[in-house]
Amino acid sequence: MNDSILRIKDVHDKLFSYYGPQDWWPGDSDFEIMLGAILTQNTSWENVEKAINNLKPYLDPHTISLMDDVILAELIRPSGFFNVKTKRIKNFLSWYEEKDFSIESLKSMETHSLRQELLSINGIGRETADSIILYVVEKPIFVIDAYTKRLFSRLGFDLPSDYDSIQSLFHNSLDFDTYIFNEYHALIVKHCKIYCKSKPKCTNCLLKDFCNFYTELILNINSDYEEENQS
DNA sequence: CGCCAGGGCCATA
DNA sequence: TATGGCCATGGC
Repeated sequence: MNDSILRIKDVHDKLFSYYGPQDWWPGDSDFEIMLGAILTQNTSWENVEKAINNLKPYLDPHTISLMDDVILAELIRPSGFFNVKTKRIKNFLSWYEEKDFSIESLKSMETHSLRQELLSINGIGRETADSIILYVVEKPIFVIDAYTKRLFSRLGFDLPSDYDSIQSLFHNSLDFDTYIFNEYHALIVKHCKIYCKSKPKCTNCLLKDFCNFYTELILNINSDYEEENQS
């Protein structure tokens, strides 16, 4: 697709005018957002919310970092993968403690080195690191998730296989702006939860008229129809 | 019942 | 570099 640079922005504009501003990430505090970013790894947000609710009385970094692993695992059980996530949260917190549990110290870092440090933590991958950088540290970086890959693949983009290359596509197609990146990612999540699900609901999708997936779907339905009428 | 969810690590080739 | 197994709950 040779005009993908323009179309990434077009998709944003259509989603934004359709859904309006999302004012996201679902979380009541910076620390809650950090935990949510880890807890939501390959997990539905509904299950993450149950875990967050269990954590509500303990939602500060110092308390959680001192909490026994078995206790923490039990509290976050509803989010799934609770043993690995317990380790990941603890790994993250031992790094965060070196930063004095201070958001400001994260904000004072240069984005690239902050990202490198986050990625060096066992259990923090690209999406989790970028979610923290965008939604907590509030630096411009585009979050690529399963929704993003699915939506744009279906639309007809021939996406690169690796995360950073996909991210570059978005960085090169949009104003390099925290608010835009924040809203756009939230809009993609919103749209994919309603329409571009694993089993898509294309009928009322605002993007169907220029969606490759929908176009092929219709072609297949028509060819099936013709096959049925041949006999 | 089976499928899926806002990943990431590790072993293997 | 890239593919597969693994981690696990809860909603539909």
